[in-house]
Amino acid sequence: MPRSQGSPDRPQLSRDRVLRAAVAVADGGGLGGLTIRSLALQLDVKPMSVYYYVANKSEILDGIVDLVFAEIELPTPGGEWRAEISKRAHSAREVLRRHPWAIALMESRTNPGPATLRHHDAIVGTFRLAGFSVPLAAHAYALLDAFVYGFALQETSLPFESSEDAAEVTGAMMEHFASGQYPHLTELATDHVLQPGYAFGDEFDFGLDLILDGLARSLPAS
Amino acid sequence: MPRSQGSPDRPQLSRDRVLRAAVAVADGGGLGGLTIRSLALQLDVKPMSVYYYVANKSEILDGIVDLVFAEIELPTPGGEWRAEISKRAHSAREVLRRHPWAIALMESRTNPGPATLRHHDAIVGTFRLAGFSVPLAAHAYALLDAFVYGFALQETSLPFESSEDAAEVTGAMMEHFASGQYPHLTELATDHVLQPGYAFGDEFDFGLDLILDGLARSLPAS
DNA sequence: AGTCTCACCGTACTAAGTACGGCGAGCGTA
DNA sequence: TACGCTCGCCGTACTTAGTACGGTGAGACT
Repeated sequence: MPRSQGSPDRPQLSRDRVLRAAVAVADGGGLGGLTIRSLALQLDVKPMSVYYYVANKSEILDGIVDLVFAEIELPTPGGEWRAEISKRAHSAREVLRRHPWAIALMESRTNPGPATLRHHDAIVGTFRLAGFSVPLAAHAYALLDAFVYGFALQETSLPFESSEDAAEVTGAMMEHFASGQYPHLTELATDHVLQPGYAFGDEFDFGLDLILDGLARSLPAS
Repeated sequence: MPRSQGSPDRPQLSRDRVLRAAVAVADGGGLGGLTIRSLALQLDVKPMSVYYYVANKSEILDGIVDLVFAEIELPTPGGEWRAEISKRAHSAREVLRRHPWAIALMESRTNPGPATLRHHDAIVGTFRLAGFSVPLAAHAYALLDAFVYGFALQETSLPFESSEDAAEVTGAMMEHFASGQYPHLTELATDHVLQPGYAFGDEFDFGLDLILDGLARSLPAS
């Protein structure tokens, strides 16, 4: 049998277990809640044990970003491009909603892992095989990802999801609105966002469709 | 004369001076370089003096986000909407390039200051006065800001700006490319991004125009 | 039996946020 | 002039977090 340390009924540590635990901690307590000590607690080991599998915290951050990318459904190059791109856009948005802390990380981390590279390759490939020229694929790719990440960014910075949640939160802002200094914002809030049935997430499809329409139009007629 | 403490030739501290110094420190050393101690050093006072003007570090972060928003040129509601929106989009991108750390902050901070609210009000107002319905203004606003923030996010996470810079950086990635695992990414890099004259920033206008075209089309004919 | 290595940990140093209580300078009042 | 108040700034010290450095016991190999 292998060396298999791992005290009573705790599986042996591994880089993978460390990273998965880090994702779990971040999901639960945000990036701020992810410390070496909280991570060790989650893994049921002592803090310094973590350093046997990763060099430092930065490596953990790089690692969990790549884990998140791996969760996003890839488009299939060669398939119907609109459907494929739309599928992965929705998947990306969903994943980023599950791991909101990941958005902020992508900003500072400039150390793409394999899943990240695979991801980008599939997207560019989907555009190219659909007849996009190289420059047009670059345009499309930049635009699409700007939208997806930007939307996710807005979504997590919004302190509410539905009109009911919104009602709660806007209480504090109401004094501002009442001052009459922000008439258009007030109108938007009271006549639209605070109406029953409003969900910010619904704005996603409007934007995505508009972008896909625009891209389709910029393709030379097939 | 006023109490005017402020030791030899150092102007008196103030909340405003604290926040402006914080922006300067963040510009120079990123968010990570902004500590109470580095801030105090910049202000030529001792760390605890800062706490006479702000309650805690979180308040500093909220404050500098609002300072950044204040730098963005506002659109003028009632003007030609395409020109106005385009102007502020370019201004926002430029400001976020000057203060890249601000993007990450907007994610975690949910405490809008006056400049932030004024900003949003002007944008919604510009759409409304141009004939956009309330729901359409909401769509347009969400889409546009997703694009602007998302683009800025990509731009700062890119470790290069021009094709020359790119050549430097991709050295480390070249081994990945050489493996043949990422053919489309390799094509994009070698045939386009690494060509002289390429600048990622140029993708901005393509995306912005596509979005504005789409929005114009969704407006009922005037 | 002796040695090696793996997996994990104890101790301790450093950086950073910040609670708490000074403390001098100048002003108000008498 | 004397007393005391408040303003603006600071010294000390506690806490949390990253992590360098050097163990240390358990099994494997010789």
